[in-house]
Amino acid sequence: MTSIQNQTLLQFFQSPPIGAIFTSEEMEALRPLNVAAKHYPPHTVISHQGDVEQRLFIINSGWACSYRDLNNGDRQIIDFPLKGDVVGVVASPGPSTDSLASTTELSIFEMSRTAVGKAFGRSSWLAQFILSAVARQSSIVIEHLTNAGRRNALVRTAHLLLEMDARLSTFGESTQQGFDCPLTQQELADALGLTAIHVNRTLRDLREHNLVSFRSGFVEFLDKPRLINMIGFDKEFLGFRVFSSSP
Amino acid sequence: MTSIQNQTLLQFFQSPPIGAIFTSEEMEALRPLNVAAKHYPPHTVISHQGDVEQRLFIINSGWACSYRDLNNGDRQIIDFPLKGDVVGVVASPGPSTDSLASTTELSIFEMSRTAVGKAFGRSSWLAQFILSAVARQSSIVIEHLTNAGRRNALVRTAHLLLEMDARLSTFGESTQQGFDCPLTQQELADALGLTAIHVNRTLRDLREHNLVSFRSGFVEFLDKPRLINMIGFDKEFLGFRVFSSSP
DNA sequence: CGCAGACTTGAAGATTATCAACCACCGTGG
DNA sequence: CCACGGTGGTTGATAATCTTCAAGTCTGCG
Repeated sequence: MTSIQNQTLLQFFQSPPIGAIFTSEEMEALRPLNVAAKHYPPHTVISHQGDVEQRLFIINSGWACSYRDLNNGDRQIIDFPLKGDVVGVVASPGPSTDSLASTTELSIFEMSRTAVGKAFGRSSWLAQFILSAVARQSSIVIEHLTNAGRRNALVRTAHLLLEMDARLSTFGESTQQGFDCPLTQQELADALGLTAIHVNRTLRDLREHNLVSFRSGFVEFLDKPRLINMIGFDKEFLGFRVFSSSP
Repeated sequence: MTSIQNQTLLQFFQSPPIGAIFTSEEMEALRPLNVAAKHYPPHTVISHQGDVEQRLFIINSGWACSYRDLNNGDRQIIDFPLKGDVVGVVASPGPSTDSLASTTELSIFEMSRTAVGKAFGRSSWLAQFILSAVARQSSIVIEHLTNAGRRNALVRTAHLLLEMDARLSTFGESTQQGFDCPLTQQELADALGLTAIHVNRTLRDLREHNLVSFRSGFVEFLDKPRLINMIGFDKEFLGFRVFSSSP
């Protein structure tokens, strides 16, 4: 997509809208972690549950997918990490409990956990930065849990679409009308805890009520204010993004 | 319960089985965060969603409950934090998105986020320790999401009971037969994304199948190996606890 | 004793899953 | 160029799961 930009982590953190908010001291703290972006084709497994090797990922561009496979063949998609998202922080030594795969063509930065740990020693700002990022991801997962546990199919689906919209808009990847969405109905289903068939019917409902339309890879909001109001969407849980506000 | 022990955070981290695994250097890193335990009666709100003041909590004893209120009156319980669990790390400045309440009589350590941030500067070990703890909590929430999204009522309920058992056993709060559980069926329901009524029927099923029995505040495992095998429980997601293994 | 909160049960209804087709699109190879 | 296969999307009929409503029981405690 964006071809020759952001080949390294430092370049990524210098590019707008991120760059403007970091001091030169903070940029310096990031230097020891600097690494080149790695590219993956669509639908490639990057880190598999059970792996003991510990890596930290930051998405450069594209859509990723973190998920957990169940032993009956089902799977639960935890999140679709997007540009700027931090993934793969794992508790203590031990195998990671979920997998990471690319959904689209994906460009990401990969760091070893030990390198990150060492960098903490040189900059407590960095430690707080990472912690903050992890806490935000956690907040997103909590929202997904709330979705699966206490909202019906219609509200749940609309909620996820609005969430992706809000997250994409940070980097201008969503316009007034909507956004490009590379997900299949099956992937949506695995994220929402529904059947692909039921997702299909639910999307039709949303379309027929003139709220959102998801067809041929594009999510189009037909009446966003009404949709937001109707399902009670509050993007508070996404936080005031580190990337989009002062300290 | 345990009356005069662990009055301060440092005492908590020195007591077994935690104490044995920390070096004196690490204990020193914790010193600036030292604080006295605060006590709350059952069913008291400690931190409310929307609060801007940022605190970090570590459970000393008792059962807590972190949850999210929805605008239709429903609520989703995120987790029941137990002894040693770290709660309340919030992404970036901004109102917290979930609430914390006591379930039983509760004793906890409360630290301001800024104090923790400052302590990061003095010890990168502490930063990694907190990060590790947060990642573990995140892993637990991911398991709850998997539960709500892709498992039926029976498996889901059994899964939660086995999880609480595994977590309690770290501190010897669960025996071979089972553990004391202060939760109501409504609380279980709000955690599992079910109705209290359905939880009731599900518990009866589990009892009648001679798997687990939850009556009058005690969870009794009638055939734990069979239960674990039947629902495919794997406690991997709880990680090799920082408290219970060497680095 | 009587009340309040939690637990229990039955019957009926809503939501979501399953099964079984069928369609539409797209890249491939003959 | 067109037949072919594969993937993803769509629809209908039926079944399972879970919720709702309504009513009762049990228990601890003032």
